[in-house]
Order: sequence, then C-alpha cells, then structure tokens
Amino acid sequence: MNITIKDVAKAANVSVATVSRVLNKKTNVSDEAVQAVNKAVEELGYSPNFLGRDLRKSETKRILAIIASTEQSFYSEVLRGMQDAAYLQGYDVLIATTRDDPEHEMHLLGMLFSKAVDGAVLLAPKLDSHTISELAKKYQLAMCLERLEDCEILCVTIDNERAGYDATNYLLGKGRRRIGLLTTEIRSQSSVDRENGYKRALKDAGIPLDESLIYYGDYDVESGTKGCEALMKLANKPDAIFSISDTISIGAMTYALSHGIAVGKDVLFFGFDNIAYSHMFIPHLSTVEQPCYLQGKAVIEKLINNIKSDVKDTNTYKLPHRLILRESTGDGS
Amino acid sequence: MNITIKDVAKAANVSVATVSRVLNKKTNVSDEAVQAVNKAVEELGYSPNFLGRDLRKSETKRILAIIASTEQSFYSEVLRGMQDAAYLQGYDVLIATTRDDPEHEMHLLGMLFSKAVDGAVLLAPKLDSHTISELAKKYQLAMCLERLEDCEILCVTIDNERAGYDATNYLLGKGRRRIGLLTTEIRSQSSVDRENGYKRALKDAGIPLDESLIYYGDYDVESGTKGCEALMKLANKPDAIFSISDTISIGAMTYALSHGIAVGKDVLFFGFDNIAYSHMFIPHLSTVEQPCYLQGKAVIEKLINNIKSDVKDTNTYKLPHRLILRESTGDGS
DNA sequence: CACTAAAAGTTAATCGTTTTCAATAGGCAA
DNA sequence: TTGCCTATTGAAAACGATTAACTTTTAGTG
Repeated sequence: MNITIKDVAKAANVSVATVSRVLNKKTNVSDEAVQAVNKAVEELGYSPNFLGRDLRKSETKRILAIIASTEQSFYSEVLRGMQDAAYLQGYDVLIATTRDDPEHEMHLLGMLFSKAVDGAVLLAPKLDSHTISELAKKYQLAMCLERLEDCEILCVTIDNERAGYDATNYLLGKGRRRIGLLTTEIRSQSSVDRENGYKRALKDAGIPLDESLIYYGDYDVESGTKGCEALMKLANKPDAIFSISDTISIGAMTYALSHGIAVGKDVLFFGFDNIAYSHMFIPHLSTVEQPCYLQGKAVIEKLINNIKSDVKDTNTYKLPHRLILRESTGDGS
Repeated sequence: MNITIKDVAKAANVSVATVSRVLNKKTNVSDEAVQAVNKAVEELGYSPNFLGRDLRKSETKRILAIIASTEQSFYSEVLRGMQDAAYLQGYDVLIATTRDDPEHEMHLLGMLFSKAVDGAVLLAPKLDSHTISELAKKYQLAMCLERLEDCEILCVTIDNERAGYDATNYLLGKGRRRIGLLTTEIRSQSSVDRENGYKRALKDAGIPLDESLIYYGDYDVESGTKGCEALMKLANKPDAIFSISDTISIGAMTYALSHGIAVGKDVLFFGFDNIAYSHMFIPHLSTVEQPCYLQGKAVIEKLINNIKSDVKDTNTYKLPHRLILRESTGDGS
C-alpha cells in the first residue's frame, strides 16, 4: 500500500542505504545510482516517512508556538518573525492554540515531552510560574512577549513596566494630572508590569494614586467602552486614559466620541500594541509599539541555539519599545 | 539519557508489552501490574515517544491547517470550529502559515505526504486547481472557506456568488443605481465569485455594467481608501460601494468620512466577513456574515470521516450566509 | 601483475513504540 | 492425578527510516 524506501531501492536496483544516501545528499554515491534513485522516487511518487526518519534521528526540526488564540491580531507579526528565523535554520514553526485553558496548554506541551517537536515557545502562558520553570529545566521551552516572575526560562519580551511608565509620563508631560488606567481583571504579567509602570510614573510626579481611576475589565472593545463610561461618570473625571491594549483604547474612544467628549483635547488616550486598527480608527490612536517581529525572531534564534548546544540559556531579554504619537494625544495630524 | 518504555518496564519489573498495555488502558492486566507501572512512570517522569508510537500505529491524530497568515482576523473563528470538532474525536489541529508562497505551501503539505500529520486543510490555497486535485486523490486533503474551479476535493465553504448577489441586490433595493465594487487584483475564487454575484445582480436589475466602477486593489485598508478615492473622482460618482472584505470597506469609509461624504446617506457601504472591527468602526458597517465556526467544524468532521473510512467524500458543501444591516447602509442605529 | 587506497554498495543494528503469538500459571471438573 | 480453560504475561516482530561496520569494486601505483 504505502511506498517505502525499500520499494524505491528495489525499483532502482540498489540497497536502501544507497537510497537514503542519495536522498540526504551524502557522498560516496555514483552518478548512475543517483540517477536511478531519483528516477524511482519520481515514478513511485515516494516521499520519506518523517516518523521513521525523526525517530531514528531523534529530531523533528519543528518548533511549536503555543498561543491563546489567533484572534489577537498582533501575534501575527511575532509569528512571522519566528518563522523567518526558523526557516533560515531549516526548522518549521507550527502553531497551536490553548483557548486560555491551562489543561489544554499542558496537553499541547505533551508534543514537546513526547518528541513530536524539538522545542516550544509559550506566548501567553496560563500555567503557573513554578510549573513552567520546572518544565523548562527538562525540555526546550521558551517564552515570548510575556514573562513570569521567578521563572528560570529563556524569555524574550519588552520592558513592560518601563513602557507603562513612559506612556503615563508622556501624558503627564502634556499637563494631565488625572490619568485613568484601563486594564484587565485576569492578570498577565505584562498587564501587571504596565500597571506598575503607570503607578511609578504618577509617584515620580508626586501625584497620589487614586484607585477609582483604575478599571479592571476584559481584553475586548466592549470592556474599553464600559471602562471609559465608568471613569467618565466619576465626580472627578479623568483628563487622560491609558489602556494596556489598543483594543481597549478603541472601545474607550468609541464611548468618548459618542458622548461628546473631545478625544485628544478634553481627554487624551494612550493605547498599547500598535495594532493595525490603531491608525485606522479615527482619531488615530497614540500607542506603545513593541518590536513584535524582532521578538519572534530572537526567541527562535535563541531557542534553536539551546537545542543545538548543551548549555541552556535561560536569560530574559528585553527589547526596546517605542511611543507612537497620534491624534488621540493631540499629536500627529 | 532519555527515559523509554524499557526503563519503565525494568523499574516496574514487567515487560515492555505490559507497560504499553497499561499506558493504553488495555484490559488483561493485573491490578498489581497497573500499580507498579504507574508508580514507575510517575517516578521516572516518563512520557511515551510519539514518534515511536505514531510510526508503529501509522497515525498521528494530528491535522494541519494551512493558512496564508494569522493576520486575517476572521480565521480565528474557523480555527476554533476546527479545534472543537477535532478535539471531540481526539485529534489536535496544528496551524502553519504559507505567507502566500505556493512553494512554501507545498513544503508544508510535505508534512502530509510524509505522515507527520494525518490530514490537512487548505484555507487559502495558492497552488493551482489541478495540482491540488491530484494531491487530494492521494492524500487526506480538504479545503475550507475557499473553493477551486474543477477541483475534486472535499470542500466546505459558502455560496460566495450568491452572497455577492444578495449584498448588491440589497443596495439595489435601497434605490441605488450606481454601485461600485472594491475587489482585489490577486484573484481568489471567493472574490471572483463575489464579483460575479455583483454582476448578476446588476444584470437582473437591468443595469448595464460599468467597468469603471470596479476597482481592483489589495486586501488591506489602504487599498480601500485608494479605491474609494478613485471611484469618487469619477465624473459619475457611485451612490453605493460593495467591497469583498470589511477591511477594504473600512478603508473606503475612512476616505468618505474625511471628505465630507455622508456614509449611509450619500453613499451606502457594504462589506464582507463581519470582522470584529466592522461594528466598532463608526459608523457601523453592513456586511455579509459567513458561518466561520461552522465551516471549520464541518470540514474537520468530514475530513476525519474520510481518514477513518475507505471511501473519500470529495463533495463541496456550501453553508448559508447572512446579511447584517447596520448604519453604513442607513440601517440599524 | 600484485598491492593498496579510495569509492561504492550492502547488511544489519538501531530509534521507541505497539501488537501478535506463544507460554505460563492457576482454577476447576472429571 | 490429569486435562482443559482462562487470565496474565513476555518475547519478538513489526513500523520506516538512518547509519555504523563491513565487503566488494574500481582505480592507481611501482
């Protein structure tokens, strides 16, 4: 039924070893043998069984990227970076989604434990720091975009605390004194870091923290709308709103626009991620851009290094971010 | 170095066959043996090597979804449907991106040829119909969202021609007579079908086709903006614009809004896909919704059927679409 | 022509499982 | 005691490749 290397060998009148050598471009094969094998391969429509090959070689040249869902549009750049880097070294990147379920995340990591892939990258871990730290000791595991406190694992991310600080500080520089924060109930380390940066900036400016200006919601647009509404109904309204994601900011601006609030004047808005829609939405949104492509590229390069070498790099690398200023903070055009 | 089933067998003082039986929950194993094996597995931190297993069983319980990139946000629902359906039958769905490169698409299909996955689904094929048709004969291959002319392959999609007809017809029903079309230079079958539907609707209404009202651009927002500009600079401007994707529509509306054109009044806009941003953008966009989740679910169910059975279903299934009416056509609120 | 080294090709071990088939042990009836 | 049946078990043969170790052929040298 299935065509194997044996069939090719028979058809080409050589041994399986010779076929294997031809296919793997090894030396010590005569031109005639090469011809005969290639002809047989062609005629039989043979393609080598990776399971046999990978089992023997104990490597698959495949890396698994584990994300929550493909919805978060800005993952796509990260994945592109990962793929480019992997491709250069002959690796493929496969993507799998956890749908925010830690059990399913563990199930997917099973592919790593069971050698179905050579390595894995977690982009939005739901498992706890300790568990991941233990796994990283034993397997070729890395993290990207997100980091975890007290987790010994190769990690490529940005300095989210600093980014939160920078964004908030920019709003302060514009003379704003009551700055709201829209963040999420479910805490990822990145959102915690961004919130901490926000708080530090206020502190450095000598502004006491007003907890009522912080809204804990969800990751989606609706949550931004609700959050903005909540803040705007305060006796003492904010004059600027920083959100931990553009999606939330867009929801917030939607509320503002439909309630006669002048975006970029009455209230300034600052987002995070620089998603495509942040400069489609009118007014254009000021935001923090993180180097998605580069993070993806870097994490794969370093992970492959780990796979190939016998010492394991478990450092955290923080790549630089950048503020993009647009109409929502009264800048740009 | 690596812990194998042999190590477990030794530790549990049984044969590898018994270990395998315990791990696969087969009957005919004594309680003591089960206990001993489980204890050994636990202590050694053993997890079975999938390569060995898959090679022996000649199945991986993995299906590859091949997409162009994860950027197109509306894929995420399709993938969710795929995953749910797969999960129910003990399969995993892995995602890989072609980045619009037919060669890379073929490379990824190599995983199918080489038994690294049990089946594959193409969501945006770049290879030609004939090639795919041939491959589908030999391998467990299916298509979703897109179809191809003269291609004998299992396919789940919608009736794009009918959807294009319906959208155009709705605009006609609103009394519009000069309806523009924003579509793409690079032709996917779905966009061709939508365009054909548009043309048929005009014909049925007795309106002669005006080629100058059709703009061939790209898939992105900028292209929508440019396309709208082009149409609006015509001597004889359109009074409605149908785009083959919401992204394009949003770009088009952006142009209209910034040029004093009353969206939903002067010009009606109709999109396609019902992406998340279509009801975030103000004014909200009327659009054609396709059952993404259901298409994903259906294609996996049918593909697994094919994998399990010995007869191959190569039919095309067209699931129903739905018009969603919002402010951009003067409807909704 | 004899001898040697290099090149080409073959055989068989190996990777880690599952699974067939045969063997063993124990229980029970005659 | 003997024979038969059933429930567990283990030994060994797959699965399909790569590759180490070995053998044969070819070519080159004095």
